[in-house]
Amino acid sequence: LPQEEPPSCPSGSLEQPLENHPPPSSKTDLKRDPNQLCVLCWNIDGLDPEDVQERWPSFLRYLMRIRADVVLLQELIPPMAEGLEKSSIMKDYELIVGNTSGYFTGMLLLRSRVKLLQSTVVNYPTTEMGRNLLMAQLSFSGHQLWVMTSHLESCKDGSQERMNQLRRVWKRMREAPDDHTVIFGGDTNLRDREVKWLGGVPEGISDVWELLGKPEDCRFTWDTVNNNNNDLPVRARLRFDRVYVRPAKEGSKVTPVSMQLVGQDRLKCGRFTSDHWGILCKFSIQLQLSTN
Amino acid sequence: LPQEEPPSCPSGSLEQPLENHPPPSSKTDLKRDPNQLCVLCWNIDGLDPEDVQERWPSFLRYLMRIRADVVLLQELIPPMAEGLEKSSIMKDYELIVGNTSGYFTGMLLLRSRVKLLQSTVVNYPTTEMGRNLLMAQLSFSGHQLWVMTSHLESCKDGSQERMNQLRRVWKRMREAPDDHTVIFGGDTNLRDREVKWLGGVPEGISDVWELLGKPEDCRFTWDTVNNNNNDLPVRARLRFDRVYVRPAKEGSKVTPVSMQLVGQDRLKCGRFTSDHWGILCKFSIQLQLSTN
DNA sequence: CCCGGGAGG
DNA sequence: CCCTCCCGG
Repeated sequence: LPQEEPPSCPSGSLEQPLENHPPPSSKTDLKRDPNQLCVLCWNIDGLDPEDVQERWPSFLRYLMRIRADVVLLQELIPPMAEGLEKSSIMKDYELIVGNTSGYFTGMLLLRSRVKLLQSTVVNYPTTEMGRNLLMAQLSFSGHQLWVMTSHLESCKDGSQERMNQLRRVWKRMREAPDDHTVIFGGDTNLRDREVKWLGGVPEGISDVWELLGKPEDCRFTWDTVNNNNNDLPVRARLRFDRVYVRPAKEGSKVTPVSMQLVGQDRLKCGRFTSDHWGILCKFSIQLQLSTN
Repeated sequence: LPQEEPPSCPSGSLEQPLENHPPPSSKTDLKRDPNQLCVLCWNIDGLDPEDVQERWPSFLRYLMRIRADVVLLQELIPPMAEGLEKSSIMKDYELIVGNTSGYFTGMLLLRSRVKLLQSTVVNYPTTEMGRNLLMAQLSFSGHQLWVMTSHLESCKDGSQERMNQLRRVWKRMREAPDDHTVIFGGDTNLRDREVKWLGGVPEGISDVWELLGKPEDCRFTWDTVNNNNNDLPVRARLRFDRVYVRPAKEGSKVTPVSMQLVGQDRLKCGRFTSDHWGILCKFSIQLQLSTN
């Protein structure tokens, strides 16, 4: 029996036990609020080969239950991309990936709600870990979106490179057309001091977790106090996974509505789906009345 | 017998063996070129307690022979500051220090040539190593100077903090009054990539070693190929110690004339005065004809 | 006071 | 994929 009440995008929260609740489907998609965009961002730790026989089906169940409009993934590996392509998920989702070998990012886009117009992969010129920025231009309920994901340079030693990559992400967000809402979600590996060193989040871009009042219950997305996947003998809690939004200057008005962590169901193996919690983030996107 | 012909400021280079050459003194100071400013910058490694009985007298001999107008020191420790205060050096020099405990920077100012008007210590707010910036406003042959020294955050891991400190140094140099020549010399611990990351040396400030055409013979001020003080089993050569100049915009015209390394005499103990070479830098400072 | 890697908490 | 220490090169 599930120990966790999984959130889902259609209903917001489930009132009934999982097994009695009709799962969301392509039929119910059409009834969903056209102005609520649901984004899931998750590093699913494809580099950890342990317990994949439990962790991977668990991940697919999360995807199906949550049924986000946009899923931003990090640390996919080729067998996972293939597994997604073969799974029933693909009846409803389109997959794009940032690479095809090693480990890489990807996006799942709910076909019934989101239309992919173009995608772009921008390599970081000085990454030593093969990292890049995956961007997709989407149409959603008449709104123009750019969504982006990345897995920024890892580890303490990657600090300088990571900051350079973050600068590039912010630059891309700022450069998007004025009529586009821009949402970035990814595993940033950021330490707070690094954002401080960069002079803070730039004007025009907001950290969604901060916008929502810095809720403690979704602060730490990588948390060895509560997540034993890495089997670390120490308590380390960091906010590695972050969502940034740059509102459109014309056309649409975006408002973050909620953020919650997912993946906190402990599996039978005693571990979790990933060493990162996923971030489920809901946005209200409304037609912006012209100020002209 | 000395293996090295020590440079000195009065004569520029000695033509005779050391023992036959009359040492510079307060009497000869008055005969020195009033428009040539001689600056010695040296991390004298007070943290290394080995062989101090040889290294310290050697350092004092260098000071006496060179007789620089301004000596910028890093890694002084309290016994050294006390030793200087008690030594005959103090008949001719004034000492100011950046701190009194731990290890710290200091300046020796040749009384007969340089007049100290004020000194300031600016702490780096986020240093984890107690580092600061020591600044002195001087009058020299009718020229107005600000001279500065610092020992920027050490080690590879101090990269970000070191860059922040360097930014502060450059800012202070840029902010000095237009009629002042500004000279910074210190142990910057810089890697070239860090200056590159900062966008290079800012407009209006020059790296004196670069101005002089990047002479190879004074590139590496910290050099385990030739200096065995640290007993490192590997070859590492870095340009940690740097001199920056910001010319006055009015009043005086400063031109770097020469740079050479000092401290390369091996002592009887088989080691050197410091694990850093010192930088002896000569500047020509001329009355600037007004452009008004 | 170099660098990288590995162990241990 | 935390951090610090230690070691060898």
